[in-house]
Amino acid sequence: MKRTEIKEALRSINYGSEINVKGWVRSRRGNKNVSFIALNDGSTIKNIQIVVDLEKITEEQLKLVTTGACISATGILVESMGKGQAVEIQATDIEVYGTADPLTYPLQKKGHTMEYLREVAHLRPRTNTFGAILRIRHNMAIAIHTYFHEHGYFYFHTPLITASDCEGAGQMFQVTTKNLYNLKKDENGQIDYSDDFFGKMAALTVSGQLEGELGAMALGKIYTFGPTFRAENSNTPRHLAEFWMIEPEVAFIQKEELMDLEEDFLKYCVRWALEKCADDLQFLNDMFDKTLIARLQSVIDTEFVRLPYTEGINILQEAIKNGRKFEFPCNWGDDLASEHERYLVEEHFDKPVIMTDYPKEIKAFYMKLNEDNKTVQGTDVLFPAIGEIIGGSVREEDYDKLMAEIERRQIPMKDMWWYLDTRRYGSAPHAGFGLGFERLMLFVTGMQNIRDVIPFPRTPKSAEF
RNA sequence: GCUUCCUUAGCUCAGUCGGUUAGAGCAUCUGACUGUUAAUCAGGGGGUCCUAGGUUCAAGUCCUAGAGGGAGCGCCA
Repeated sequence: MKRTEIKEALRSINYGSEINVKGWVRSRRGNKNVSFIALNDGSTIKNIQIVVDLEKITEEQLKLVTTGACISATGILVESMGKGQAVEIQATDIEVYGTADPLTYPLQKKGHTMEYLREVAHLRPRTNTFGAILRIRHNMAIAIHTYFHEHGYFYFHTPLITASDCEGAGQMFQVTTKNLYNLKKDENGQIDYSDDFFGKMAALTVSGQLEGELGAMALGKIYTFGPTFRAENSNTPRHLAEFWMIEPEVAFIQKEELMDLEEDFLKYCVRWALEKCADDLQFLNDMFDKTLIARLQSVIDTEFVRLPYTEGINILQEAIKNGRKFEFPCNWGDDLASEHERYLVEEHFDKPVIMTDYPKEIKAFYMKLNEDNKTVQGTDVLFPAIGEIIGGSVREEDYDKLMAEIERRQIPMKDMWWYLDTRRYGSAPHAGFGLGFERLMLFVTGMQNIRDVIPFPRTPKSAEF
C-alpha cells in the first residue's frame, strides 16, 4: 500500500479510508485495552496518533514499538475521539522496521539539554527541536536561492580550495597531500611545496568574495552560497570552523543600493520563514523563546537604521558622558566591541542598524575609500542578540587606489594578479556583502548557540560525526 | 587564545561544617487502569561521584595537575 506522508494524512478528510504511514515512534502510552502511538516522519513537526486495539494487535508485537523505533502502520483514517488532534489512525496492521532498545536509545520522551543533544548529534535530528530547525534551515536556503533568482542574480560557484593567502579573513586550513612526517624543506628551512598536489601552498577558502567579484564583472549580478572554513580558535556561541556563507556581488551599484539590497534580502528571508515555517516557528516560540515570532515580525515591519560610524561613536560617547559604563573604550578609530554594538542595536535604537563608513584602518583593503581619505564604504548590518549578521562594502574599483592600499598594508599579492585584472580591464563600480548562513539561522530560530543550527557542527577540538 | 563556571544514576539536578549504607524528579522495567495527549497510580532495578595524585583517623565535599563541556571576551560571518 502506498505510503502517505504524515503532513498529508493530518490534512486529509477522507474519513473511513485505508491509509499507511511510516515513521519513528515518539511515544507510546495506554492500557490493557488500547494503546496510543505518537508517530513522526519528519514531514511536519506534528505527530499522527495511531490507535491500537489490543484485541487486534498482539501485545507481543506492540512490545517492540518503543520510543525511537521505526514502524509502518496501516489502518483506517478516522476523526479523533479524543481531544488534541483532529484525525487519527485506527490500526489494522503494524510492521516494525527497526527496533530501538529502550535501555540504550539515547533520546527520551522528556527534557534534553542542547549540550547533551550535541553529544548525540547523529540522532538529534529526530527530536522535535532539531526537526523544526532543520526544516527551517532548508527553507532559508530555498528562500535565498529564490530571492536572488527572482532578482536576476546568477548562482556562481567559487572554489573551496584556494592558493591565495591574502583574503585576510582569518586563519586557513591547509590542504596538502604531502607526507607530514617527512617534509621536504629548502635551504632556508621553508617547506617546499613545488611537489605538493597544486605545486604551491593551498588552503580551504575563507571567502568566495574575490572570485565572486570576477563573476560580477561578467554576469552583472551573482551570488555564492557554499561552505566556508576558518581555522580561528574561536570559542563562542556564534562561530564555527565550517559554516555556510552567502555572498552576492553586484556591478553598477553604490552604497545606498547596497544597503537597500541588504535590508530587502534579510526581510525577504524572515518573511519567508514566517509564511512557510509557521508550525516549526510556533514550536520554537512555545518551547524556547516566547518573543521569537514577535521579534521576527518586528524586523520585517521596521526600517533599519542607517548609521555612519562617526555618528555611532558620537552616540556612544554621549552615553558614556551620561554615565553608561563600557568595558572597552570607544574613541574614533577604534573597532566597536560587542558591548558597543549591542548598546546601539538593543538599547539606543532597539532595531537593526546598518553601520557605514568605517575608518579604513579597521576594515579590509578592498573597500572603497571615501573622499575624506579616512573612511571606507563598509555597510555592516547589526542585529539584536546576534551582532554582525552581514559584512558588506562598496569595493574600491580604482586600480591605483587599490594598489596603493595593498602596498601600504604589505599584502602579498603575487598570486593575486587575476584579482587585480578586474581593475585593469573594464573595471566597474560594484559592491557586495557576506552573510553567515548560520547567523541568519540563529536569528530566525531564536537558538542561542550556532552549534545547534547546523546538523554537524565543527568547532575547535570537535569534529565528531 | 584570555577569563570564569560546571562535571554525582540513562537524562536533569540536590548533596549542609569533611563523618554511618550517596538522594530526588523524569526515563527504564514490573503491575494496575476502557480514549491517552511529555497519561496517571503503585513497586523494583540502576552509581568508576570526570581522571590522576595529595591532605586527613575519615574526601562526592578540601588542595594540585589534567580531560571534557558551557558562558563572557578577543578574532569574525
